[in-house]
Parts: sequence; structure tokens; C-alpha cells
Amino acid sequence: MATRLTIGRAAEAAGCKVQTIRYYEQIGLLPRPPRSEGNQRLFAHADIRRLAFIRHARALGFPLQAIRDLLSLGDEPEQSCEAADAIARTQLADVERRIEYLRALRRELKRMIEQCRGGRIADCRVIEILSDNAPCEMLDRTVPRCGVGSP
Amino acid sequence: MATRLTIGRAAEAAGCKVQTIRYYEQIGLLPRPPRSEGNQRLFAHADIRRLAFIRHARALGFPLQAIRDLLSLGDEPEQSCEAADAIARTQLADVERRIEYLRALRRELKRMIEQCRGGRIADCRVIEILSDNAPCEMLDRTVPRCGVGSP
DNA sequence: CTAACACCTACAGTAGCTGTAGGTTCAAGG
DNA sequence: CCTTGAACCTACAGCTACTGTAGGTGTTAG
Repeated sequence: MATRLTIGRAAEAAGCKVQTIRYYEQIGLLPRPPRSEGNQRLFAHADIRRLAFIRHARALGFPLQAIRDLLSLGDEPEQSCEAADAIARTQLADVERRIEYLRALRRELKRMIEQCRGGRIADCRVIEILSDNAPCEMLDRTVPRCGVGSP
Repeated sequence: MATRLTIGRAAEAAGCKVQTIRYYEQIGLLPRPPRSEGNQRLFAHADIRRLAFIRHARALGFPLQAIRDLLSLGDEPEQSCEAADAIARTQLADVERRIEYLRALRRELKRMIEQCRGGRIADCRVIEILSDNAPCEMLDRTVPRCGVGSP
């Protein structure tokens, strides 16, 4: 069954926007699909799987370059998977650092909210603590290029 | 001691780039510092602390708008707690969500890595799991706008 | 005094999309 | 068969949060 999907269906199937698919094609993450008579892209199931792979990896925080690397690894199935493992471990280490750091901030925010009950915020220590390099040296220089953002 | 730092020293002290400081000034996150005879910025220690705060909050993934809000808490220490409390609670809720999200990421990444026991890419769970969208539903649609990113 | 370097402004480029403008194609209803 | 409206097309501007470059000026060590 060579059921080929239009870009809208493909986006729906992969859980992303139409423009995102065109963008991935443009930057070479997705191969250029064949076109219909009327110049519309027609995606095969392999494309959808590749797209789902990309979205899933993005959801896990992998940058596009890492995804590019993983995809090229997948194209050579006889090689050792050490490289793929290393990419995943790097990502895991990054996530763990972030969790530790966020926990520290949560403690401070909670404390601040408790302390602030009924009074002024003159003695609020959140900024003081976040201004202090000591407890977060580990994160210095590991600031994400583009932030986690608020979902 | 009114030791004032040039922008280069300030950048070194806060662990960021010179341009980043100018950028923060431009968007109003840092106050415009006084200038020397020769028009060079001179930063006080309060500026460095503010800068360090911004860098650490950024490292935690707060968008600049949230940092703006957090800074406004510290800028008006006489302000009643009620206004500040709302901002702090919003930030706390955000941090909690972010921790949950990162925990989910960590679970997935660990699972991937544990199941990858070396060998060929053809058997690599990292790539296989990423190709499979089923086990990661909770992450779908909670993808941060701009990726977690790798440093 | 001069060389090297830090600083200045202004603007272009980066990742990773997202949105818009202005036009074409397609599928369904009349 | 024709129309209508959604979905498609390209091309490009805009978003956040920086980062880099060009071309010029200030500062400081030898």
C-alpha cells in the first residue's frame, strides 16, 4: 500500500505544524518528497516515521544537530552504536544538571513565598541567592543557547 | 570602595559575553551605567549581581520576561507582598512544571541508555525508542518552544 | 610614542521554528 | 460543469536570546 500523505495529513500524523515539515525539508533533515501533478508534496510512511523520530528527539531536548547525527547513524546499521549512546548520555547529563538546579530554585521560591506571608519583601532572598555563584557553579557556561522556555 | 568595572571585567565576573551585557542594557534589563570620560561603561557591584542573577535565571530556563518580573520583585522591596506573591507563585508553578517535564525526559533517556548494551546500531535501543512515539505521549505537546538545547 | 587591545555603535546572522502575503490546486456541493 | 473554500505552494518577515562582524575610538604597557 503506497498510501502517500499530503503535508497536512503528515503534520497531523507526526504531531507538528505544516511549516515545520517544510522547514525540516529545507534544512535537509527530511528528504525532498516526490510531488503530485499539482506540485504538492506526497509523503511515504518512512517519511512520517522519520518525522516522528525528529519530533520525539526534539521533545527529549536533543538539538537538531544531535538529531542529524542520530539520523545519519541510523543510516549505517552495521556500525557500533557507541556514538548514539554518547549523544544520549550527554543529553541525560544535561537534563540531570538542570533538575538539580531547578530543585534549588524551587526551595528558594517556596521559602520566599512562606516568608513573605503578610509582610514586605525587603528580605526576599531569591535574588540574593540566584546572584550568588557558589551554589550553581556547575551550571555556569552550560547555559542553554535558547532557554527551556515556558511551555 | 567605588570600584567600577569596565564591560570586559563585568562580563568576566558574571560569566557572560560583553555583547550580552550590552544587549541586556538595550532591552532594559540592566540600567544604563554611567560612562567614563571616553564614553566607556562603568559597572558597579550591584550591576554585576543583577547580571549574575540574570545569567543564573537564564541557566534555569526562565524566559527574559519572567526574569524581568523576578527582578521587579527585588527592585521594589517596600512593595506589599500581595503583588510580589503572585509573581513568585507563578514562577514556582512554572518551576514545578519544568521539573516534572525534565523528570519525564530523564526517565526516557535512562530507559534508552540502559537498554543500549553496546553492539550494532541495528540493535540500538536509543534509535529504536526515538523512532517509537507510543511511550512518550506525555511529552507530546509539552515540548518547550525553543528546545532544551545542549550546551 | 606606538602597538596592541579593549571599548564604542550598528547591524547581520544563529537556532528552531511560526506567521503572513499572495498566489495555485483540489475536493465537495449545487 | 462550475463555484467555493480549504489546503496547498513559495518567499519572506518575525520571534527569543543571544553572538559575531565591521569600522571606528579609547586606553595602556613597553
